[in-house]
Amino acid sequence: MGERVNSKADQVYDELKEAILAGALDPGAPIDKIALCERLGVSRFPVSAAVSRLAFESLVVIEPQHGSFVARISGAEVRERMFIRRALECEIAAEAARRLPKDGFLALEENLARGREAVDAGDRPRFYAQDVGFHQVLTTHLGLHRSSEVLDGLRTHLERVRRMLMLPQGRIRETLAEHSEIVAAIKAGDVGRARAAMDRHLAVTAENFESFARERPELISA
Amino acid sequence: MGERVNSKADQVYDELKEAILAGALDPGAPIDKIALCERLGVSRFPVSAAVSRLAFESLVVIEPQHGSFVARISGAEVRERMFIRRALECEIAAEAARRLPKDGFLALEENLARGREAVDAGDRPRFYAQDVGFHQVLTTHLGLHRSSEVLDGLRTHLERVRRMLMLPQGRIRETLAEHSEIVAAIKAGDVGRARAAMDRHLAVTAENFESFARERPELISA
DNA sequence: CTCTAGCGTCTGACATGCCAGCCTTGAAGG
DNA sequence: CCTTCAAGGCTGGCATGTCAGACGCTAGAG
Repeated sequence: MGERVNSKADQVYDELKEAILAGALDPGAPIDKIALCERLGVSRFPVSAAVSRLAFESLVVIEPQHGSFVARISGAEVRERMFIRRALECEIAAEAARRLPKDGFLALEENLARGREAVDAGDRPRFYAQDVGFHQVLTTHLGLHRSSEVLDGLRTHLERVRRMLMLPQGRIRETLAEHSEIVAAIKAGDVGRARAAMDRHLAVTAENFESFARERPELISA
Repeated sequence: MGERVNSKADQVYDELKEAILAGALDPGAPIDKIALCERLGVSRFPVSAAVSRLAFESLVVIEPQHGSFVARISGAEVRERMFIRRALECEIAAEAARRLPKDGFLALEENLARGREAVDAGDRPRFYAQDVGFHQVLTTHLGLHRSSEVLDGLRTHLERVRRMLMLPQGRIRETLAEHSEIVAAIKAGDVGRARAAMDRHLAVTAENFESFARERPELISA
């Protein structure tokens, strides 16, 4: 969204990242740099820089003197990223119960209201945007910028599976209810309850992935 | 340590990173790329790549068309990185209490023994290496590679302040005792106790930083 | 038919040259 | 003496050319 598009390397980076996240490039697919250069009208330099950065994020794998490839999706890694996210977000929820300022609380309620609108309209993409926003409200209003960075990095990877996941329609209503419970706990200043509510919320996400992995095991590598 | 030194960019990267961590380059100091090129006998390409990667890690700040500078140390960021580390390591300790395999447990006891040797010899650098190794044993034997990556990234930044910190001599014995308590809790398979023990251990680290920040506030920026 | 050796091609790594901004500095004008 | 503005010297961003290594295909030998 608010990414810098000043440099050409950034443009290529955004373009490639979106293509990988959206699944336009299959996991394991080779990345043809020169084709990218021609299609985007830039030289190999910004493309190399962009691919290098994506390799740093583990979204692509560079095999020296051989080729660059879209990273495969490993079930173990997905589980571990969820584990990390859970550990961190639970503590963030606890921290919010301790010291979330008023304007942050208002932003949460605003987010819940917008989420309810999306649910009533059955607008899943819009609800998902609100879902992401819900978690970002916490980090932003707590001033936890580095945590936000870490979570964004995790979300980038989890986003790849989420787009395959396509939650059943009913789930978004329950997700909203889980958000409401988290907000209620934060409002009450109940640290333990906030942490537990966030934990349950993310446990459901993890279960969704597991059931998906059982249904479509061919899409998940070791 | 076990870094790839195949490419020249990696060499420059390691060189610069160590210089920043060791404090050879002061926070805020400009990075003279051409001087680096001459000193290391390489062209600007690998240097730019290395600096770019360091900027991605927030160890340097690149101001386009102006210059590259060593990142300053922000107290708020140090606290937040400790917060993240605490959240993650506590859950790792809990996970270890649940399912750490036998060889991991043996590695922990081996680490404790080596740590005790270092303490008895009053060898702080060696004890610190064991300290780092203690936490790595957990992630390695639990197969938590991504968590290890996140923690390494955090440690990289915390390392900058740790080298200034220079723990008082007595503390390393207490640190060892904290490690022992964590191992005992893991051995007992007591999830809550393991998490609490790790939490106390990292709380002490955080307190050390706070007392240092009070003593030498001029070294820590906002 | 199979295995192996050799060559061609594609890839990433690197060197070099050029360009466009910013920051400084010095000179000119008030 | 202070202010202002323009030019030059920095910087990083980008384009292009070259090199070396890895894979794959093919041809030849067994």
